[in-house]
Parts: sequence; structure tokens; C-alpha cells
Amino acid sequence: MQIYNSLTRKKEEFVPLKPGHVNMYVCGITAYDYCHIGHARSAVVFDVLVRYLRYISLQVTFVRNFTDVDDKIISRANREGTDFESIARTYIDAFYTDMDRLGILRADIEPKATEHIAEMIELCENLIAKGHAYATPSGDVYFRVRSYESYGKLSGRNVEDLMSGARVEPGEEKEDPLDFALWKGAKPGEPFWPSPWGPGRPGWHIECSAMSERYLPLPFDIHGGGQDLAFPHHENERAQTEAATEKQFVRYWVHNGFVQINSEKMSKSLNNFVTIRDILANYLPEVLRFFLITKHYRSPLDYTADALEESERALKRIYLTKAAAEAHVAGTNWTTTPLPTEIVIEATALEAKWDESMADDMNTAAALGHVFVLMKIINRILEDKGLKKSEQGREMIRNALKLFERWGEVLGLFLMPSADFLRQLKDSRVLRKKIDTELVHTKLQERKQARSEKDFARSDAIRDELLTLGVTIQDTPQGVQWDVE
RNA sequence: GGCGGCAUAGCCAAGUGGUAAGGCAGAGGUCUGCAAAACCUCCAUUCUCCAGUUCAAAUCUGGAUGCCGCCUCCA
Repeated sequence: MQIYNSLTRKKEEFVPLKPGHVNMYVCGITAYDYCHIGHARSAVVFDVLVRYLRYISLQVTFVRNFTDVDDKIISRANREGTDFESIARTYIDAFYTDMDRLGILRADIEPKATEHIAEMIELCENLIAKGHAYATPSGDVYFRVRSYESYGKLSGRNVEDLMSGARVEPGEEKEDPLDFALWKGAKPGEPFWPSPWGPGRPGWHIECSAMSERYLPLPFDIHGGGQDLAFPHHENERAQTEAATEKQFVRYWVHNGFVQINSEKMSKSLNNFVTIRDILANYLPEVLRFFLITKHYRSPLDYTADALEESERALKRIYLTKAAAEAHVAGTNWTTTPLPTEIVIEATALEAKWDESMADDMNTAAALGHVFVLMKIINRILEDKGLKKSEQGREMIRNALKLFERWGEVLGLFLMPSADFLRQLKDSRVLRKKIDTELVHTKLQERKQARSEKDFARSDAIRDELLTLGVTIQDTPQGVQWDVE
């Protein structure tokens, strides 16, 4: 496949270092709050990447860490009068709850920073020994940025440009404003671990360097994370690991784009964070997942309620088609009517097109387009009385269902039994629109009575009344059905 | 100020040299007591603007305009 490498700023052919095997590390969360939709996007993007790599028969070792000690965790613990461990535990548990609902596969290795303090200390010692870092009297250790000559390459900046924005906080003992902390001496009331520089705790960047090197041989193939992590976090990781090991750190850097809320950046000051929980209170997890892959992973994605509802409608259509297809292939008495060649040609081409889209820097937006074409093919057969009974048509639909399954496995979509999805969707809409189902059933009874008396004026009046509540009804041969729009 | 990205129909969105995927909305049709849902068909001679390269440009180059991100914790 082709993948965009942030380091070279180009799409490159992805060739794992060890044939057939991919080593991949993605920065996980800092466990100090509930995950928001931005975390969800990052998680889904790399989840699809792992699933896709496995789909193309590569073995993947996937490492995703947890930062479970950090300034923000500590300050939240202080604010809530508890310890940092309990804050970290709470939000790691919440992470699993949310991500499981989104169908995010567990990573193969999920290290926690506090379990790897020894490796971090060792890395600091190594950097000091090589002259890339230095300890200060108060027990901090800083990385000597100017000692690593390609600093800035990943994020596309040079040290001179960085100088203008750099500053030294009061109390810092840096040789150079650009230097960053590898180890922070403990202040009163903070958690600490013993070290050669006195009690303290690791800086954020060193955690990922230590944990990735601990579990993956260098250089490893893919390092992922959100776009904002490129600088300074990934830049610093790269500097630390390459300076310490004198080996290349990462072969392909992959960064996902941001989620915006109503065209604005999510930020503390705008107070517009939307958590996964907020969304899943109103929408099915699969709807959110679908929405998150409707756009290419490197582009910004704008979250709005309308956009999510559009995804919901689209998914509903897909499941309806899938349900119809499944019911159809279970039938009997087939004919030898041949399928028109143009349908056969289009369907045959579709699988290759889908593969091409995904192989092109994981173009999920294009891949979803092909899913809709597949639906159209299924529906064309189902709607044509001749083709519907045809043996060839049935085979085509069977194949289409197999494709749905294979593609769905990669995208993490369309995996529920159709009836379950459709039922859950209706329940979710009833809840969201606060529909009084008792009232609906009463009204439907009245309408049934009216219809049996051929009192269509009254029947239609009831229908209009329900419509104002957001309830649509359909008269089918199996009786009346209702749904929420 | 430095670095980077984006600009495709009413809206969302693919498309990096060969003549505009897909979705939503809209129009027509099938179905229906009428509807709805579902399905089918139609819906950009054109890709922000200007200049250039080329047999050929939404795609490459230069310029203009507009929007956005990073440079500080951030997915």
C-alpha cells in the first residue's frame, strides 16, 4: 500500500522492514478525563489501519500506551482530593468502555508509563552519558536539543525558528530555552520514583521513547498519533531515541487530522469538547464510527449533529439492503435467467476498486463510495422480477454479502445482524426524540379502526398528528410499521 | 512573525496529467385508498480567480484571494 509519511511529506510505498510483519506504535491517551471525539477519530483511524494491514495478510504487532502519570493527572487528583493512581485507573477504565463500544480492537501490548520507570531512567542515563542530556541541581534532567542535528525535521521547523517562540519558565534551569524535560524532580506533594538525580518522575516525551523501544525493535515501521502530536511530542521522541540508540527510530510517521465542532477547533476556552459518551447517549456507536471514516484520515473533519444524522441515514440504508439481500438468498426455486453483462462487469471491477482505494493511503471515503455502488447492484437485482429469481443473480448477491463482510471486517462496520442494528437504531431514535411509545401505539390502534371503517380522513389526520411528533408510519402487507425520523 | 494545509454542485465528499466516484437534499417514476418507507431514473461541459507548461490540467508551475491548523497542554 501507499502511505503518507509525515517525515518525508510524501506518499510512499509501505514496505515493512521485516517481510510480512509490521511493528506499529500509537500514542495512547493521558488518562485524566473522558475521551472526546478527537480521541475517537484517532482510535478509529489506527484501528482501521491495523485491520487493513491484517486484511492484506501482514502480521501486526500493535503497541498503544497509556500515560498514567503526568501533570494533568496529578492536578486533577489534587483537585479531587485523591491520588493520581485512582484518577488514571478511572479514565483508563472509561477509555476501554468507550473504545469497546466503538469496536476498537485491543492493542497487542498496552504498556503503562508507571510500569516502565526503570527503562526511562536508563534512557536518561544513556543520554547524559552521550552528552545529549544534563541534570540540574534541583534534580531535573533536560535534553540538549542542539546536540541532535536533525531536530525539527519531522515537524518541518528549524531551531532558529523555534527560538522565537521558546521560553524558559520560572524555576527551570535550562542551558538553552529549546531544551525540554526528560525527568522532573518531584515537588512537594507530587508522586515520585527514586532516581540518580533524586526523587522525581518522567517527562511525557521520554515515556513513549522508552515504551516503544522496550516492545519494538528499532527502527519500527509505523508511529501514529494525532497531527498535534507531531510537535513537540513526536519530534522529541525521535530526538531522544535516535540520540540515545544511534539507530533510526521510526520508518513511517502517520498523523491523523483534527475533528472540529461546528467548524471551530475543540478547545478548553471555547468549552466545546464533545465526549464519546455525549454522542453515544444519543447515537449508536456504529453511526459515530461510520461518520469518522467518511472523510480521509488526514483532512480535518467537521462534527455537527446534521452530519452525524446523515451518517445514521446512510448506515440505515446499508443495513436495510443487507437485510433484504440476506432474506433473498434464503429463497428457493431459481431460474437460469442470465444477468446483464454490464452488471457483471461492474460488480467484478468493484472488489479491485475497493482494494485500490484502501491501498491508496487508506482512502476510506472512496472505499465507502464503493460500498454504495455495491448496494445499488444488489438493489437492481432485487427489484427486477426476472433477475430476482435468477440463479446467477442469487450468486451475485451471495458474493456481495461476502464483500460486505470482508469490507466490514476492515472498516469495523456492518458487522451486526441486520435486524439487531435496525431495532437498536429505532430504540435510539425513540430515546433521542423522546417519543412516547405508549401514545404511538394508542394512536395506531385508533388509526387501524378508522382504516377498517374506510374513514381515511380520520386515518390521515392521525397520521399527520404522529408526524408532528416525529413518527412516520408505513402501511405494509404485514400491517402497520412505524419509525422515527 | 515562522512553518504547513485546504479551496470540487444547495450541503457533505472522492479524485495528483487523459476528459468530474459516492452520500444528503431536490425532480420524475414504481408501490400505495392517499401516503410513507424502500427501490429505480435524472441532477457539475466543470473543479476560487489570473497567467503559464502540455497534444491534453480539477490534477503540474507562478501569482492573487479566501479559510484553517501548528509554533504552549492537546487526538
